[in-house]
Amino acid sequence: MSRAADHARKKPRDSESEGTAGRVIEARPTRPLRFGPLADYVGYALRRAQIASVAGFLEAMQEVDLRPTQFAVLTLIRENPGVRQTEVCAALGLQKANFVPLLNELQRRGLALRKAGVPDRRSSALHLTEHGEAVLQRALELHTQWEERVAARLGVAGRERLLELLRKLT
Amino acid sequence: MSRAADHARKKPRDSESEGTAGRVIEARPTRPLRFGPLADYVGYALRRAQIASVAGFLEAMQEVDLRPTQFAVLTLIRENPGVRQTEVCAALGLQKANFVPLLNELQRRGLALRKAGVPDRRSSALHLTEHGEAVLQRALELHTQWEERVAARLGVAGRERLLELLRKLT
DNA sequence: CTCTAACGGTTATATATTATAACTATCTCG
DNA sequence: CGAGATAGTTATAATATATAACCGTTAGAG
Repeated sequence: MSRAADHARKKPRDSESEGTAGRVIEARPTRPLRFGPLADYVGYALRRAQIASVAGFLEAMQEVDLRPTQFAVLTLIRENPGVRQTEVCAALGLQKANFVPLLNELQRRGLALRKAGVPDRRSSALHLTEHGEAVLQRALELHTQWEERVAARLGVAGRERLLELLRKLT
Repeated sequence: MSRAADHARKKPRDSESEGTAGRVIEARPTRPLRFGPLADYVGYALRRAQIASVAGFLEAMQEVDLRPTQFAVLTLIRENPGVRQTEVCAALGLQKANFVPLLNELQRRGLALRKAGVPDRRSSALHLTEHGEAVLQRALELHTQWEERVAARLGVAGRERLLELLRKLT
C-alpha cells in the first residue's frame, strides 16, 4: 500500500531518518533546552514513560507479533472464555466499532474465534483457539521477562509502588 | 466536514452513545471480568493512567483550549526564546513534519510566531507573543491547580515518588 | 401475545496522531 | 566553487480513536 514509492521523483537525498532529528522517541536536543516547569509535571512524565513503555513492549513481543491491545484482548478472553465483545470493550475502554476489525485480525490469524451466542443469538461468545492459547502462553512469558527488566530498573518495591500510584490516577 | 449527516438513511434509533457501552473511557464492565495477569502489568497501568491523565488535562485546560502538546511547545518556547523548530521537536520527541501544522495553529491563534533566523536564514526563531505569554501564564496556573489535585490523591511524597519512577522508565 | 424500546454486533465514516519520503532554500566546508 | 548536509515544508501513509446509523434479536410493558 506504500504509495510513497510511486512518486519517487528524484533521488533519495534526505537521510535524516537516521540522522539527529529523525526517529527520536526520547528527548535528544541538539543543545540542552530548558524544560521549565514541564520537567516536574506528572502528565508529561506519564506521556514519556508510556511512549517508552509501548516501544519496549513491541520490542519484547516481536516474536509473537502482538500489539498491546491485541495482547490485552487475548488475555481477557483467556481469563473469561465465552465473553461477549461488548464486555471486552467495556473492560478495556475500547469502542465496540473499533473492536470489530481488531477481532477480525485475531480470528484471521487463527488466535481467537467467535462462537454463536447461546441463548442470545445476537451475541458472540469469544474463545481462544488452541493456537491462540499457545501464542498467548509464549507472549505471557516474553511479557514476564520484560516486566522483570522493568523491576530490575525500579526495584521490586519500586515497581509495586508504581503500580499502586498509577492505579490511584485511574 | 460531517459527512455523517449526509447519509442519514432512516431515523436515529440508536441512543447508545449515552448508554452503557458508549463513551466509556475507564473500565465499566457489565459484569466483573477477570483481568488475570493484566491487572499487575506496568504497561497496562501506564496506559490507563495516561488516558485518565489526558482527559483530566483537557478538562483542566478547557478555559485556555490547549492540548498537551501545544502546552508543552508553548512552555518550551517560553523557557528558550528564539529556539529553532528542530530543537523543540527533538526535545519533545515530535516529528518536524508534524510540527509545522501544530505551530501554524499556534501562530494563527496569535500565541507564538516565527521570526527570521539570524544569521541562519533557513531556521526560524520561535517566540511567544504577548498574548501567548498571557495565555500560557493562565494555562500554567490551571495546570498547577490540576497538579495539586493529583498531589491530593497521591500525597505530595507519592507524587514525587511517581515522577521519579516514571523518569526511570524513560 | 404483541409491539416497542433497547441491545449486540457491524459498517461506514470522521478525526487525531504519528510516521516517512521527498522537495526547496540555505548553509558549510574542502 | 561545488558537494553534501541542514531547516523547514509539503504530501502522503499508517494507526488510533470516535460517532452515527444500520440489522437482527431480545426482553418487557401492557
